[in-house]
Amino acid sequence: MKSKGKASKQSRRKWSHPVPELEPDTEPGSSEQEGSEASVRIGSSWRSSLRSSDVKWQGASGGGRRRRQYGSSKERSVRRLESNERERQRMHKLNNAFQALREAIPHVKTDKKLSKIETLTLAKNYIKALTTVVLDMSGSCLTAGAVQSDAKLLQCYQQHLEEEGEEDLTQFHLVREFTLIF
DNA sequence: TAGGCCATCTGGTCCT
DNA sequence: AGGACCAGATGGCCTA
Repeated sequence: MKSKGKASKQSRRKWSHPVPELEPDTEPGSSEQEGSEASVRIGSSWRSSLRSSDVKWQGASGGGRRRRQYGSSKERSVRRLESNERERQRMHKLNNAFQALREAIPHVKTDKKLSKIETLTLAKNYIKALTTVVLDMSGSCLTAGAVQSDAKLLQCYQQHLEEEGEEDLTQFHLVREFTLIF
């Protein structure tokens, strides 16, 4: 096992540390950065494309400081913490999905777990290989050169499995395909 | 030490 | 209106 695991994860910056400083002056168009509506500060970055129709702003009219309405400072802090928590949960779900994907795709087992980009790349190759296998096996019911819908493909694949009544053939082809691809 | 990978924060935008 | 989604920034950990 690699050491880059729980220990390091737990030592990461904890989200439970004090309520983040929500300095009003760091909001879009604030004085900290001379942000215009076309150049807006987000967190520590800048992003363009503000749609003024979607955002309620208050403050000086006709240019000057404008501030989004979020209620009191305490209310903003609570909202931010709630959003952070939701975002963490969302990312955790995403990571769980990545883990499930890692376990679903065959790859050379190593101590090092697949990175996200590796996982996606392997998954893409896996799908390609499976598609090839299905097309190979479906030769009897697919006309060569014809454009087949996914539904048709699946139907033929299922039909094939029912007729053959075995999965060993699939496994065999899979192994063969991956031997070729990787 | 540089670079890769990752978790988290953040605020704009989209969607219901 | 509020939650989900997205992407940039930041900083920590690990490896070569």
